Amino acid sequence: MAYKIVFFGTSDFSTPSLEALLKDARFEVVAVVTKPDAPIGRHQTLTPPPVKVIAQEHGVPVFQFEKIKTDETYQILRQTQDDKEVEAYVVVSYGKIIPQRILDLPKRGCINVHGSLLPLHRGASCVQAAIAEGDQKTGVTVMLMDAEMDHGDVLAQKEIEIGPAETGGELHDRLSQLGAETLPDVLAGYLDSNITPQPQDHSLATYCKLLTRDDGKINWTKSSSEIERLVRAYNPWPGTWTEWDGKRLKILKTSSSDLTSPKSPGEPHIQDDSLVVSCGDGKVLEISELQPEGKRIMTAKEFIAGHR
RNA sequence: CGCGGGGUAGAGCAGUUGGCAGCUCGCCAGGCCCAUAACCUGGAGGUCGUCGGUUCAAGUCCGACCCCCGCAA
Repeated sequence: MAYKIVFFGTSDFSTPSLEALLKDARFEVVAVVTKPDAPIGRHQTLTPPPVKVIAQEHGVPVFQFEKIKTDETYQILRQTQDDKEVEAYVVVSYGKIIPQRILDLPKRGCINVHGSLLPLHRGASCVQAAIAEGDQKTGVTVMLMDAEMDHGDVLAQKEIEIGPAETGGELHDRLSQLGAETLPDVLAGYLDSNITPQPQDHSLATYCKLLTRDDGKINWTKSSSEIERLVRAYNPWPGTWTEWDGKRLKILKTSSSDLTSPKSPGEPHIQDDSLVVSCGDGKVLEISELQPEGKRIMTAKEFIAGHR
């Protein structure tokens, strides 16, 4: 008899975990809860979350609640609980705070997959935070959810090394895969009562906030290594940028440079066939990939060819 | 009809009051050199996004449309 599961998730981080559960005979995903279709892109095309697409391909019922905290939402989920006797909720990058009375519905609680080694980097931008902070390693944590964000008892953790040139996007993809590989056995182990939840050491907790594009504006008074990490961490989301000539200049990739620059920090310029900026520590960062406002992404070489 | 930038050689860009289509990089050939992504000489490569209009003459002015991108969400 398969364990009945309701899956909460929305983003691309969620999809590998959902697929792992769907193809695992130990579980039966009886419903998927995801955010409503949202207008996306320049033309505001109404687009379903990727999780919804996968659920529909597998014929799993989908709920898309406008508001999760309403009585109506609660009643619908309680009805599902009464009908199906759901064992556990699995929450992976759902995108909304789930109120306690809903967390209390499933028989064995709610399991969350988080993209960091908790108690480090609690919050919404854990992948970016790990790179930006200069961590050597990160990983995924499978945990029981409680009232506080990313605060519950840990069921399992898996570590991976962060590559020296790895971007947030690359790490995001690796972690979502790692989460999907880890989740099924841990979930089964917990439901079979073979895993004992371990409390986190809350004194070591760090937090990261939800990022917006404005967070990607580079503060050039920081050190060159900090800025290099930020550029990597925030690629592709939310991206990093600076003002140049009154326009926005997105910075996709940087590398350290041996050059010295007479310009003050934050003034990009061409020097020795390189596009460089000096930083707060006096060192120089070479911009190797960029996107001027209104233009496509290009290499520094291409950019320089048209700007000498 | 949310605001804005753009489409010119393979890439990135310039192109003035309409008057021979240019620059940098790359590419090809040759030269120089112990050698080179360096340097020198030469060369190829264009339906100026599409369609229509104005004009003796349109990359340039007018109109419509297509496509790419930044902001916003």
